Amino acid sequence: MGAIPRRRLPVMADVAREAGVSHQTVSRVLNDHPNVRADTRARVEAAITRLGYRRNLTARALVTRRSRTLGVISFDTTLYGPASTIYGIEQAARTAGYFVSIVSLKSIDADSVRDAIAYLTDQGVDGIVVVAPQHSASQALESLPIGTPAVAVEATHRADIPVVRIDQAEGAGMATRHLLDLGHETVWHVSGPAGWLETEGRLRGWREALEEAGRPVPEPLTGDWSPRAGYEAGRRLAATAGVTAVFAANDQMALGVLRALSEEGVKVPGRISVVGFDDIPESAFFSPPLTTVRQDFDVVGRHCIEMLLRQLDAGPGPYERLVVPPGFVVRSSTAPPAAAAG
Amino acid sequence: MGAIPRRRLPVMADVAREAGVSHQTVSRVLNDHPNVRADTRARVEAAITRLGYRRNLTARALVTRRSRTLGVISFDTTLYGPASTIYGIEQAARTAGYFVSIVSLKSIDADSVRDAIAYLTDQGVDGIVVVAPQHSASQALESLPIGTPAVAVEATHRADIPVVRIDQAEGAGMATRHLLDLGHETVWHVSGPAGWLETEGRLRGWREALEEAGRPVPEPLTGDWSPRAGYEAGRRLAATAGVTAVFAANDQMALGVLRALSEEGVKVPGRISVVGFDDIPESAFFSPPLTTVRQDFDVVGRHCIEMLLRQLDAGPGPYERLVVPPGFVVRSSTAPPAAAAG
DNA sequence: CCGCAAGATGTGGTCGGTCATGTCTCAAGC
DNA sequence: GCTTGAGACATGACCGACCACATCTTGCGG
Repeated sequence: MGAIPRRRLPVMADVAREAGVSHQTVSRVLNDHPNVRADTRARVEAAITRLGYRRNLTARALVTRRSRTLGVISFDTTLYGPASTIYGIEQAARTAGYFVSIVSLKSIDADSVRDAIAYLTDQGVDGIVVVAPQHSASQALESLPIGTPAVAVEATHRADIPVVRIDQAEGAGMATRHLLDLGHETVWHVSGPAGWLETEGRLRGWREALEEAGRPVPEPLTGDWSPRAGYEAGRRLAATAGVTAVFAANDQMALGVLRALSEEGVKVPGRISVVGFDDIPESAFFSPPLTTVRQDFDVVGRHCIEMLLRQLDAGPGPYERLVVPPGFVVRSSTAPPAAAAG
Repeated sequence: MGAIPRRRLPVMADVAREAGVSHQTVSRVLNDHPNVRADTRARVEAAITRLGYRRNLTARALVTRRSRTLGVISFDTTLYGPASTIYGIEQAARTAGYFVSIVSLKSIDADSVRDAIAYLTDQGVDGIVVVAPQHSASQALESLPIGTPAVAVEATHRADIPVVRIDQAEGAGMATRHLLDLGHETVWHVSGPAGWLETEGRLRGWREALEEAGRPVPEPLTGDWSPRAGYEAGRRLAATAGVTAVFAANDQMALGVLRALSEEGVKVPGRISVVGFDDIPESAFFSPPLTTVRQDFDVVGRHCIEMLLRQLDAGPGPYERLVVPPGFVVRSSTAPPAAAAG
């Protein structure tokens, strides 16, 4: 009643009987041990296909204490960045023969991350990738039992957990310098929300680029990554005198800025130049096509798995910190400032 | 050597010893069986927290033959639609106490889907959700062992697998009728790639709406969901005489169309009205903000899990086919045709 | 032709839970 | 007062793999 009626699947003992050997020999064939005679191996393999046998990974996991499953913790997987990172992680993991169990967090508090970690370790994952670039998440990594193989994307307070991150400050620097090089006096910034490491990295890169060039640093406008936030920032920028260049902390907010400027009749890049961050697939088709910083999320995902697997079969290694350089894509949303600008 | 050095975690026997009871009593407390005296229960619980015991889900899965893990197969999880659906699935599953193991397919062929199914069943998932709205994927479901609890998003050829889908034809009909109601003589269509069920549903809804109104049905332009494809279609539409209304099969392609029209100096919605499909977060901030069909991916995800869990604890029920109605969002990319239009 | 090592295979224990069943206690029912 | 039965707990088998070790073959040198 209620149970699934599928008849019992064949187990190793069935294969052994069918092939006229012991279950141990079947196991040896499965794990291709060298010490099995060729004809015995063939007989076992024949029995396996005849019975349609598949080994029970649960039983295997119980005794080997390896589940061949990796846990991934992420925040808002509907955003392009996290989704792409996870995609990269999943592909790399599967190629390496690992399963991926994903937890998407709704809220960013440390409790949620702690719960997610507990949830995944209960399930018996061999290692964990945490993609949650907020301070709170980074702090919550403290609760990860020492010795648990893990990799963090962006950052962590833990000295024993390797990190893969994109050089946010460098990306922001590229964006800012690009605008300064075009001749703009300074660059305004629409930042991400507080508490995000990416927000801080981009703020820092932007600020330092301005300071290095000896330019005034305007008060940044704070957004929340959404196009709406960019839109509101855009309206305020349009109403602010002297603004000729804007660096938005992501492409979605840049889109909102473009929209607001367009509504206000401000020409881009004629009167104001705009740069984004992420290079989402849409940004090449914005009006105008967006100049932006490119992040290679795929590479990040692959490196995560690589570092995690290395920990798994070599034990905890030296603390690694891999920094992936960003790229820069020049399109049509940036130009020298209009000579006649007021 | 190489093994993780974390010392042995406490097991049920340890708890039993600590609490002075048998392991069976510990098990009873864990599964809150009624027949345990209150003070015994308290003693066991105290021992559990004192030792920091967590039950080993692998061992549990081995004997119960339930892993409390659901498998999800999807294609291109970096797209907004699949990503959102998976997000909904993951949330609903976790709420129900299930883990989610995800496989993102690179290519859509039947072999990949077959492999993914084998991969997941090997892992011992309790059920599978297949989000792969292509004919080939739908066909590959044939290879799913009969009796395996499963749910398909969009469609399947199998009569024993329930389906959750969004009413694509209805959405396309809404878009088309909206444009006709505004006074357009007919509506052009930029479709998705061949082989996708969504492409076909949207084509059908568009065509039927036109035929019902007795309007001419122009040759549809075929895209691949990308903004670039929309852009190319947009250029051709701009060069075609008599085009006043375009229905793009998704928002990204609509963005490309808008971009192309803008480059050609064609006013939207002044000379050509444009409607999209999906309602991605960006579309409200396109230039102009896009009128589009809204899909509630969250709802789809939740229903999937609900139906899957029902199968799990009630056995295969009657074949279900849940159709989620689309919504329609009117923004600024549509207007009546210009009276003076040639 | 024997001995011995390496190769091929079998036996039983183990992982950490759950399930079926057994034993014991104690109060209700006749 | 003894049966009856249910509650409270313990015991041992079992899920299906892997692992250590035992045992049986085989091949080859002496």
